[in-house]
Amino acid sequence: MTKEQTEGNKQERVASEPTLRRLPTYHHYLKTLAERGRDVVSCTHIGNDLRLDPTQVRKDLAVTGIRGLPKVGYRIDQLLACIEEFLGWNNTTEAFLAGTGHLGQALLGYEGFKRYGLEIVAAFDSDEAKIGTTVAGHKILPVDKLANLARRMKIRLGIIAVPAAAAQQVAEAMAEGGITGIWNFAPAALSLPPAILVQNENLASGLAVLSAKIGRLSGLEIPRE
Amino acid sequence: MTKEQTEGNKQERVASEPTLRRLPTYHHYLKTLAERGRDVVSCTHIGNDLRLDPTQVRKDLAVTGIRGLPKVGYRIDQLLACIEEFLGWNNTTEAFLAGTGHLGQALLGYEGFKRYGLEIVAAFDSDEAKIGTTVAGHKILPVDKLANLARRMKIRLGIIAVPAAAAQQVAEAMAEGGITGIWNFAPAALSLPPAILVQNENLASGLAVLSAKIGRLSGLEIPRE
DNA sequence: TTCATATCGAGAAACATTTCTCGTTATTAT
DNA sequence: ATAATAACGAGAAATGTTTCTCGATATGAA
Repeated sequence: MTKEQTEGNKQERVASEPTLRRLPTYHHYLKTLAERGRDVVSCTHIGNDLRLDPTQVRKDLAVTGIRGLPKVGYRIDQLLACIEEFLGWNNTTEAFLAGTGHLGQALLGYEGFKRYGLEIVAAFDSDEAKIGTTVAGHKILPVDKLANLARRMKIRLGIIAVPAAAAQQVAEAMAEGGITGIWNFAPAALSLPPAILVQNENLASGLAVLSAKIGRLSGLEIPRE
Repeated sequence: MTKEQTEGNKQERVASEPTLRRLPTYHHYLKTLAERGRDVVSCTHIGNDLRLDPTQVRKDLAVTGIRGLPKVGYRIDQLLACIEEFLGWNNTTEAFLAGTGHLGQALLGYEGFKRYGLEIVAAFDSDEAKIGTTVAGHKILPVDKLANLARRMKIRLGIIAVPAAAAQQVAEAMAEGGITGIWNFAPAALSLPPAILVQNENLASGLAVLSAKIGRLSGLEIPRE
């Protein structure tokens, strides 16, 4: 029997980064459809609503292992389950958060993460005044405890929401604590061993894309003279 | 005389989206180099620090119109100026912010935007309790005033930081107010006239990419049996 | 002064992603 | 029961992005 024949065939499919980025968007969109009582949906339909090419939607969804029905589309509940399974949203990952400024608090308070299989289990700060206080149900701990605690709790994911100047130091503490993936919101290039994965989340990037697009439309016509 | 010959030759160069996303990263990196007193830098050097291919760095920087010196590299001050010029960070864009929850407050309080040529000139909320209060020096206004005020102040850019359920409504108010570009932090697909540019900033996307990469490393090996 | 070297710039090649095309299949209407 | 249609799936083509290659040039050493 070949492995493709098994019922729950979880082949190790690989998704490109653009596809990966779109999957959560599909998921959220499908959730709203489901809430409105819809049962099935086609790629054409999704593409219309999300301003995407239907074929691209089909290719994106295919990586999750879903199978659709010709003339009908996909069953929304199945599709949601496949995306969640594929993105690993079923098994929770525990994470540490460093930095409890505005952004850190926004992340701490974001309910959505639970759905995405992410749980922030401890928050750290270097500000004496903040240590010991509670934010969104999390007691804030001193950042110099981070490495030790991460190792003891076997934490794998770290989130950096500190000012740029402090980011490198915090990243090193995380690496020391055995953390293997860092979600970095500080606008700073972290220098770390190559084994540690870094996902940089830079607000300025999105802004740059938008500004460029707006600029191109709203006549940056260069005078010919 | 051909237009290429002019001294300040600002040709309308186009940058791909990946390039646009990297430019702010280079900018920040170069700033820190400049602060440390460095004068020049090569693509090789940048690539090493930022984990990027040197050729890619060269191609990225080329779109800004910078010219380097063989064997030396680029003058950092020139390079910073070129990136700022190219991204339009010299002429300030005024923006409206809708939603003053944690994320909205983080955005309001983010000093960095000034450097990126973005100024949030007014913040809006629908919560009666918040209206009239002041956050980071901004008085919070009722969201039903948004459209009118945007039109009167000729605002072009809107930032949405409201819950997903309210996003569509706010987006429509922005459209009504003549806003042509929307930076959307709500995890919701906005349905708007095609003339309005929408840049979706979805936290879950970055998380999905990171989770997938971590998952691929940390043995999702499928048992052969 | 001449040579070796590091780096730029531009075009070519390789690779990745998106879009197109076509054959197949389930539903609905005749 | 049959035909028309909407939509899937898979492979091909087109497009976009990254990486490679090579000639030119500025610096520093012999």
